[in-house]
Formats: sequence, C-alpha cells, structure tokens
Amino acid sequence: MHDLRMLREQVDVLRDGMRRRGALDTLAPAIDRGVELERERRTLIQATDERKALRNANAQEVAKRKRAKEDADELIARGRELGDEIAKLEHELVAVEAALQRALLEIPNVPLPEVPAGGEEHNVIVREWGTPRSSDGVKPHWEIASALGLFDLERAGKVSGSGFVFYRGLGARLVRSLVNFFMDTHRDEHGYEEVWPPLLVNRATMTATGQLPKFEDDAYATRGDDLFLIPTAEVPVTNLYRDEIVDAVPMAFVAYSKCFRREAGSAGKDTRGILRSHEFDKVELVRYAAPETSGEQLEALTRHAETMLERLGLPYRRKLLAAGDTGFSSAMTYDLEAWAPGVGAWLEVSSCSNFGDYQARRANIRYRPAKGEKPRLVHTLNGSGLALPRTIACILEHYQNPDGTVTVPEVLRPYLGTGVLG
RNA sequence: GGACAGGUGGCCGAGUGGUUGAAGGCACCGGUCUCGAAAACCGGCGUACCGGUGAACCCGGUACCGUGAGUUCGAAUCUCACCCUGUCCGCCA
Repeated sequence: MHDLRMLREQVDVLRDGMRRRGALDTLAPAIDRGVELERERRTLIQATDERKALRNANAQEVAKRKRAKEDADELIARGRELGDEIAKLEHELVAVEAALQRALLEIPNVPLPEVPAGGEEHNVIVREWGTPRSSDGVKPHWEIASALGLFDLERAGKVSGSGFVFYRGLGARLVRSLVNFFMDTHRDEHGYEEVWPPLLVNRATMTATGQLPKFEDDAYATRGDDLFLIPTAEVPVTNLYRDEIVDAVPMAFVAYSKCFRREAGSAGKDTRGILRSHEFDKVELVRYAAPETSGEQLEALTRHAETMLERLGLPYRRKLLAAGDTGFSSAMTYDLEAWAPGVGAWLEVSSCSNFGDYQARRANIRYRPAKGEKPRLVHTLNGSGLALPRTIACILEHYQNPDGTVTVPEVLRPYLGTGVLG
C-alpha cells in the first residue's frame, strides 16, 4: 500500500510507475479519485478536529461551573449540538476514508528505476549458469516418476482430487531431503534464522501481506474459524513482526512450509505432472532491511537462491522482470528459471522480490535507525529458496540415464542415502 | 469445551466519569560531578494524523490506555460484544 502522501506530493512518480507497468490507462481513474478523496479527507479532518477542540474546551468549562455549583445547562446543550455535528462529520469521514482505502489498494507498487518498462516481452535475462541439456531422448518427469514409483498422481486424485500429489518411497524421501538440504544451507552458510511457521493464519495476517481482500478466492478458508491456509510462508513469516518496532535490521528468516493455492482460473495451464498443484512444498527466504540497503539485499537473497541450483548442478537463468510483469506489491523481481529438458522448458523455481516499504506499511513493521531516532518502515524482501515440485521435475529430467534410472546430485546423497533412483 | 483472573507508554506498574497523554519505577538520551567509570543529582524521554509557507527544528490542534460498538456535555474509568493471555478442570496428537 502506498503512503497517502504519495497522492499529495508525488502523483507524477505514481503515474510514471503505472505507465512503466503499462497500466496507466486502467489506473488513472483510481489515482485521480485518490487525489480527490485525499483532499476531502483533510478538509473533513480539519472540520472535525476544530469542533472536537471546542467540545473539549466546553466540557472543561462545564466541569469548572459544576465545581463552583453554578448552572451549566446552556453549555451542556451546546456540547450536545457539537456532539451531533461531530458525529455527522465523522460519518462522512469514515465513508471518505473507506473509499480512499479502496482506491489506494488498487494501485500497485512503483517499480524501481532499474526495472525495464513494458510487459513480459521486455523481461531481461541477466545471468545464465550451466549448460542446458539437449531434450533428445529425455522423458518428461511424470513418466520417469511413474516408472520409478516416486509419486502416485492417480491415487492422489482419489484421496484429494486433481492437482494433488502423493509422493511415495524414494520420491517422498527426495522431498524431505531437499527441504533439509535447503534449510541447512541457508541457515549454516547464509545466516538465516530457521523458523517453522503456522500454516493456518487469521484474516489480519492475510490482509497485511496483501492476499486479502482482493485475492480471497485464491485462498483456502476454513469453515467456522475465519482462518486461511497460507499460499506461501511469506505470509506468516513477514507477519512475525507485524505492528512492532524491531530491534535491528537486517533480519533474515528461512522457513519451510506447505503452500496452498486454489489456482482458480488457471485450469489447463501447466497441469501435467507436478508443475502446478493445490498443495506444494517450498522453502522461503524472508528479509527485513534498512531502506538504503534493500537493493543489495535483493542481490544477496537472489544469490542465496541461485546457490541452491548451482549446488544441485541444475542449469538456470536469472530473469529481471519488466515493470508490467512484476507482481502487484513488488518494486523489483528476479525470477529464477531452471531448465527441464524433458518438457523442454525453463521452469520458474524461484521468484525474488524487493517490496520496498509497500508491504511494511500495511503490516506496520518498523525499526529505529539509531537510539532516540524516530521509527521508520523497514523494507521487506522475499524469495523462494527453492520451490520443491519444479526443482524435483528438473532433477529427474536433467539427471535421467538411458536405462531409466536417475543419478542423484552429489549434495543430496547424504540426505537421501543413495546415489541413484531406480 | 467449562470456571475463574487479567489485558494501561520500550518494560514493570498506579489510576474516585471532569486540568490524566496518563503517578511512580526501570531502561534509554543529555548535563553536573569524576583522571575515567559507577553512584548521586538536574533535565529530557510515545505514536499517528491535521494545520501553522509541502524540508529539519519548533508551535497549535485531534486521536490513541486489547478491538469494536454504546451511554454522557465529558470515558483509561460505566454498559455490551468480540479478541488475546494466565491458572485450574475436561478432552486430546
């Protein structure tokens, strides 16, 4: 969410940001409405505060007269009048602020200057690592997995429905091994605090990170308790310090979690195998940073995610998303895509973003730059480090052997207890 | 799920419906003292919003004592609902 001051002092920055996202035409009305409502809001606040000041003075005077045993009926009547006026003005103010909030929530974050303008055709590959394996004679991961009994999509369908996976045997152990490998490395080598978050969160938490109210249909909700299944560990972990002033920045957290997504409206897209499911596993990196450092922190965080792919020996590329392809709350995003020769595609296994203070404002997370100084909003960042199903797909395809077996990447062998699947 | 108790500033902790943004203490910051430190003493010490020429400082105003409604000329203080925490009982991986 943007600061109200943006509407008053930096509308041109806002407009330029939306233009670079290619969304100025659709968002100009919301911006104009916001500017207008912000003005109305101030007028109303002035009018109410003025009357409240009068009311307070009046109430003091009543107290004084009562103590002196004098008559105060006239003042009491005056107070009643002021009260009515205040109630009326506040009623208007509530309506204006609600409308203002709605307008503000429609406006996405302003992309950083280094983000290219335009839609996804302007995304830039900024880094490449490894040599993509030729697709010749390479089977897609679902065929390999089925042949090796790593997961059972048919029975998952029976038990839960389409879009769910039942990992079995070494497949199940592979998931657990990857989680441990990622967590251990981020904790031991990259300095993240390991956390294990709740998967069910309340409405306030979902709202603070922006999943609600706009995307309520994308989340799984519980019946009777107003709790939601998290779509990513970003939600509980970013909310860890909601409404608090943290002692020191940067802070860094790594969390494994199940991620639950209804994927309403994405039927038929990437549905083969395990590329898109309603429930998947992911290790997530979350950082709170001082504003001046968030740029370099995004580089560091992205490198932490890339290191996982390098250790696994999976060829990948880093893509700087153009403004129009950058997520709603993000100011700058890198996608990491690993090569899957079996399906012949680059698969998004991580998305690393710098949100600036856009998330922190809504979640109200601040830090004190120095003792005695005023608190400032932190900058929040997060990225997958990594998402499991697609990483598994890439491993199965990249490392498959002519005899149908799959060689296990060196780093996973201590966790998995074997050097070969099959 | 049931029964009690309780939620006040960074922390602890007072608070009779009317100079209470809120006593007192701790922590913190500045100063005096000291070769230096400690102690002692003096002073300062919340957040947000509105306005005073859109910066800083400063000044005025408003709001905030778990959250939301209500009663009242006036609410931290009274009423209701909800949330959370603690203790005990029940249940349970």
